[in-house]
Amino acid sequence: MGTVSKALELLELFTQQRPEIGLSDLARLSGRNKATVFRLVGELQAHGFLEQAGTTRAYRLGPAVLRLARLREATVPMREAAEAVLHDLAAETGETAHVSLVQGERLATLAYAYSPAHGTAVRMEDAEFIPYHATSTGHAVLAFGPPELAERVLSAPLPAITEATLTDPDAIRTRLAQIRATGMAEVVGGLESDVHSLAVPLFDATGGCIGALAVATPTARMTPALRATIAGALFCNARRLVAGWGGLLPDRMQDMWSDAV
Amino acid sequence: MGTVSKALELLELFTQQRPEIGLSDLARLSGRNKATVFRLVGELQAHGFLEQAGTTRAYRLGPAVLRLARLREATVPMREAAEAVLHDLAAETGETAHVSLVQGERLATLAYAYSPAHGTAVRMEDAEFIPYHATSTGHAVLAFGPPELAERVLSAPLPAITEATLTDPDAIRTRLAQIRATGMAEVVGGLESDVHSLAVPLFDATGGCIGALAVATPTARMTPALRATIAGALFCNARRLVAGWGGLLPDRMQDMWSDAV
DNA sequence: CATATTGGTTCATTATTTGAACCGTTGGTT
DNA sequence: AACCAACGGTTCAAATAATGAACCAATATG
Repeated sequence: MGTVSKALELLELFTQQRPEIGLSDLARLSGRNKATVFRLVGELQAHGFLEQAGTTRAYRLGPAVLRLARLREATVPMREAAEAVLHDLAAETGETAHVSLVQGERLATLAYAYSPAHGTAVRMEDAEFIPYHATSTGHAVLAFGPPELAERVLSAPLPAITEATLTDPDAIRTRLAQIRATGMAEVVGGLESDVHSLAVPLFDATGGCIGALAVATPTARMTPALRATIAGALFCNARRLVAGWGGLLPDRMQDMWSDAV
Repeated sequence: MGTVSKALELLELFTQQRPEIGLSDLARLSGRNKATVFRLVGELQAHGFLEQAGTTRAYRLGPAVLRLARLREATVPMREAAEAVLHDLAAETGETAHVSLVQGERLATLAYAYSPAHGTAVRMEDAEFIPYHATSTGHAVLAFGPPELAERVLSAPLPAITEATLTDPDAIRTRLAQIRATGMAEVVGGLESDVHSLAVPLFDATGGCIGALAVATPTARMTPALRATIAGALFCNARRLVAGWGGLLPDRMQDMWSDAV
């Protein structure tokens, strides 16, 4: 593995629950030598990607990421477009909607929207990575992304996050085949036991799958009628979003998504 | 120089004017071997920091930076706080206000705000780096930041961006001494020939200078009265911003900023 | 149609990264 | 107050990864 990847992996250790990490923890979490980590964080810090939090000596993300994000969004306003679509999707379905994108080998949430329709809603964790095998989003991406990705993911250990999590690679492969046929993924309680989620794949300008659009519902609220509403809204809004991004919807999706109920 | 720095430097080559860069250009711009750059961008791409733009093979910033930026802003909402203060500062002065932060050896704009008071205003380039020697922001940081930083910057070549740019290190050193005495930096036409800018330093929780708050005015509009208004507004809002960030205003600043006109 | 440039690849040479051991400090416990 | 463990940070020989000139094939360009 290249040195750059090791440094970038350090950045991925920071989460909302763990926004500041000391040197030793950083070494433990990354499984690397303290001296190595020290040198890496030194370089990251020198470029503003990390900084030493105010008074303590722990590290946290630095302002450089803000600059890059603004630049990215100024030139490729994917997030902005996604937010508009998500707002509508949440309104149409009365449930929580979100978009997640493939980032290297991982899957990260780009944006989400809540609906004011109910007192309860599925809550999203901001800026977290999502496991491929336990979510409808992940299944949609595995089904329509490059087969190598699916194979790599399914050949790695698949932890059981809830009792309902699918952990058998072959069971998931069967599911993926179904998803390829229907154009939509569905997972009930795979990541959170009381969440029912539906997802459809999203595509870039080359027709490659780059992420998924999803709606998450409390299981208790799911009915056949709501499911049909969500499916229709997903198909419609995925079309909009892909078009808004300048993406190319593969022909097969055109067909599958046309007979929306 | 470490490999990580080389990779991070590649990210710094992307600007609003040049949002997509091909492999060969990337090699030329960074002054590195094409094979080296190829490997570096490969790693950056694998983690979502770069992506190959839609249909061409050129590279652009990837979605990973969005995730990190959200995380940073969720845990350290410096930008949000800065925007609130900038809004007021622009309103009070009728001019363009901005905050820039030190990022490693460079200085980058965090946020800015325009005033609707006039038909003309100094326009800010989004997410650009700022030269230390040609701006009031830069002078403020050099004056109150670590002396080593000032020495490193002043010992490097200082390009004349306009005719008014100070390029003599000793002339700038003299200026810095004045700024340390008055608590405010002033540069007329150093970066853009018709821009007059005033800046005050900003401090973190350890009392270290981490950036500057500035107001930029078209030279034609500057008067002694406006200058006094801006100075007062800068002192007041810098206090607010430093406090909002949980920073520690050094005693000497307390004194200098108290006799605001 | 010839030519130049592009993104990408190879591999022996070279320079950087690595990790165990080691500081001096800090913070908590007895 | 004495102790101890854990902290951030540093050192240096050994191990490993980075490097760059040359080389493809595939597009552009004149």
